[in-house]
Amino acid sequence: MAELSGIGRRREAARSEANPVYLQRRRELVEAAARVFKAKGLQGANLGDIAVESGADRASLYYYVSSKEELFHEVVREAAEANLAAAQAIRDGVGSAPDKLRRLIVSLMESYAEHYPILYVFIQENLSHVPDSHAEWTQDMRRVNKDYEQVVVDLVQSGYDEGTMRGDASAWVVAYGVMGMVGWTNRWFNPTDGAQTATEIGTAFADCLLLGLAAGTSSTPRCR
Amino acid sequence: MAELSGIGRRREAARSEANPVYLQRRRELVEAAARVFKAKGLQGANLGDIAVESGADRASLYYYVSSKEELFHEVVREAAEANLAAAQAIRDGVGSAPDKLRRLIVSLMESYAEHYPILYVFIQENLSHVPDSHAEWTQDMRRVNKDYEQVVVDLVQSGYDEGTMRGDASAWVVAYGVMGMVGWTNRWFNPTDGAQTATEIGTAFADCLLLGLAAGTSSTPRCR
DNA sequence: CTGATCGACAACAGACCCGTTGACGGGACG
DNA sequence: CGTCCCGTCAACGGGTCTGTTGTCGATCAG
Repeated sequence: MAELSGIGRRREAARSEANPVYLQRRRELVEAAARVFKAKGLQGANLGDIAVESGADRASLYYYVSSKEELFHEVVREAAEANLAAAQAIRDGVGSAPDKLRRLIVSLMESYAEHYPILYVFIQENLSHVPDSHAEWTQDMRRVNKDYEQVVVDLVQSGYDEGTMRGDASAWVVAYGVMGMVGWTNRWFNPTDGAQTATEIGTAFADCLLLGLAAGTSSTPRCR
Repeated sequence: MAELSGIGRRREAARSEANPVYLQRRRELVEAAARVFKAKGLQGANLGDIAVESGADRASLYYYVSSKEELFHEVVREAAEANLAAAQAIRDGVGSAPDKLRRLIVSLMESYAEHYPILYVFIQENLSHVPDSHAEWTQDMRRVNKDYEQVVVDLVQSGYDEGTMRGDASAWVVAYGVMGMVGWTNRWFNPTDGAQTATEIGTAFADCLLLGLAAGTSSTPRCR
């Protein structure tokens, strides 16, 4: 960490002067890496794969990034934090709890699609499996995860408190159920194949959760 | 594959004579491996970890199993197939669709707890990430996955057909939502910590899905 | 034309892990 | 006591991946 190797020095120099074409190329590499991480997972992907996907030589990658982890962190961090902020904005905004929960679900699905596959890379990589070697990043991301869970728990709890949501289950069991339903889409949803849009899926999930699947229990039937 | 090395021959011999203590030790190794796979994932776990967890020397493992993959396959296959069979039995049994769906969810959660962490190892390992190197096992497990999905889709569809379930969403979107809700528990549910039982969680999920979270839409309020 | 810098590539060293080997200790059995 | 055999262990060869090195065209400035 103290002394830099030759290529490391050149990388530092290029990065510090903020050359736009350098940053552009770097951006492309990050996006290629995101595709590979999505397809193979963090552990399964190696820099050779990413080099092929991006069309560069493996060694050339080191001119832009210092390691596979740096690539991964770059892929994930920005998306994860933006995602958390969006969720917190919905929680802290106006509306009833069920309404907020619906908006959260739909907007989350839409984010998945818009930034595909970056957010899915984050979800897919179970943080409890990553070794704590890079403590800072890992801690930050765990915090993001925890804060995100808190948003959903808060939403459900406020529904209970307001009387706009019912149920015997503790708020966090429900919250984890909601997150599971949405997060699980990383296994099957691909916004580019056009079968269903993210909005449709999010709406369907929100309907299930809020209105229920069982027929004959609702005073406001949903089928048109 | 054709010729066996020394240790391979001895392994074959020991296995063929069905020595109970040999099989018992082997069973212990498989269980230790399951814990390691749960904690680190298939790619993240190495035989050194499993050796430590089981208290044996790494090389000794090869007296019982021929490779990490064999261990993994052994951990997963039986549990996955039993799980599928249980789901199919519920689908093909008697009852209304919502009732069957509730039973499926609860029994699935209970299976997770009873065979913890083996079934979670299977869920956790996203089959789309495993290289197709071991084609037969991979294909079999993909088929199990697919059949399992089919069970849930069938259940939802039959609810639509019977008129006992309502909703605008296609059956498979709902089915994937249900599977996500339940499957996601692999990230947070640990039956040994005693905070919530599998049955409680399964019941809570079924209530959410069937009755809905939104208050004031039901003619049969659920809160006691 | 000359020299400097930038991006790319072939090749290497080190680390890690897998699967195997040959041999050792310690019971079972004659 | 001798000898077999089972489970274990230290050590090795081979493979893969990582991060680095030195170098080589291309481009641009003077």
